[in-house]
Amino acid sequence: MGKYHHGDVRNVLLQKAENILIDEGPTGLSLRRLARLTGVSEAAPYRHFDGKDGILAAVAISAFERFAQKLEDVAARIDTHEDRIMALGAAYVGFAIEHPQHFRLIFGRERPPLDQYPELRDAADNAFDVLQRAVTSVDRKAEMTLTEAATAYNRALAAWSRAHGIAMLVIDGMIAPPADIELDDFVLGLLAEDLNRTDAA
Amino acid sequence: MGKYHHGDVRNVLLQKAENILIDEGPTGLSLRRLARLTGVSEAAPYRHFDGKDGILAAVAISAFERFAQKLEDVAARIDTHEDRIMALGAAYVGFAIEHPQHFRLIFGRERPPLDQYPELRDAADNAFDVLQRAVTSVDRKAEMTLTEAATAYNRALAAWSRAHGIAMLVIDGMIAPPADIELDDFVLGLLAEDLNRTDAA
DNA sequence: TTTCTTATGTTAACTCTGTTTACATTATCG
DNA sequence: CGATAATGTAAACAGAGTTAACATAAGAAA
Repeated sequence: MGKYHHGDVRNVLLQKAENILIDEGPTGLSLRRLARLTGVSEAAPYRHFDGKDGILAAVAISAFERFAQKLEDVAARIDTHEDRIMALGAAYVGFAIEHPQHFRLIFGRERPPLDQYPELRDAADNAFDVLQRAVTSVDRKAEMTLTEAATAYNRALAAWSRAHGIAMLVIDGMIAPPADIELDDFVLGLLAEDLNRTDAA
Repeated sequence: MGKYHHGDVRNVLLQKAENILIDEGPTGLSLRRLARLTGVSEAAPYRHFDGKDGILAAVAISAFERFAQKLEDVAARIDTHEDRIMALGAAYVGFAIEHPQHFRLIFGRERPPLDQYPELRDAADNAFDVLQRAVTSVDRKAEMTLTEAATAYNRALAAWSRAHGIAMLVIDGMIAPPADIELDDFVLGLLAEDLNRTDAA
């Protein structure tokens, strides 16, 4: 009763791998268990992926794509520069909260090395390009001096850093909103902290 | 030729474990390799530590202690509130850059569960207490309304988030200073981004 | 069609890991 | 001294990633 070529092993593996990853993270994902769970021999995954890193890379690629898509959608919908940066920050943190394992996978050191997976590198580059384009597409177009441009860039990095820090600290459970505040509002409050300054240092 | 009780196995293991950890991270640390490297049987480490997590916990504890010490030193030396937050941020990121693996260990998910290692929990609590005390010890003492206090707290979280984000992005190689800027200045520039705002949103 | 090649699947092995068990030795303390 | 706890060992177990040798199915070429 040869069940050879039941057709779609690669996709099934990928799907199940992603589910396991969501529940248990990269360390909890075992190729052998995955194979057993898929009802296929323990060596079969190696016919479809370049070992464990290969599977992680495949998942990471789709994660990068969804991430980039979300950022792009948000960026396209907002007009003014400041609002766009704020909305991007919210989307960035939102993605991390909705898909913490994916977020960790694409940023953490469990991510397979980019130089060994060109498609992964492309996906990563694209995601960061989206981020950078959205952040540097200022309203007053091209009317900046060099130092102004440098300041804008620095500001973008600072915004990115804060969003990234919030994302990490929230999904690692180090910070959490007070009982009477919604998570979204909490995040927005942190992201907007710059803008509400009233007193001088 | 019984070399039983050569005296200091625990410390030797710990030291070597820390070195391996610095070079290769938690995944690269193998108890068996560690034992062989120490010249002791492969089961010996289990006499001194509660398995791999036990060793990681021990290293994490000392990491937390050094981290807290550094923050405390800095906080004690700075007078004004704003300056202190800035200096703490710099120290925070500085620690991450000097000891990236330690930083990852105490914040990442490879860290053994706090509720299984009370001393680890204590070390962690202490470190974050230092951070929080330093950040909330305002100059104009106790003369704040509730909303002022809430704002101050929010601001502290925002500062922490940014410092954490910078630390992560820098040690993961996602952001780096321009060629003509020192790393320290780069970090300080990002941390201080709030304070330099001149234009209205 | 038949045949050759490639893709896909399997089994069995190898090496490494974490961990535990049973046993041996040493140190310590009554 | 002798009993007990601490520390060491070897041997085993289960699970992991990976590879090699082999088997079969599918598709292209003749």
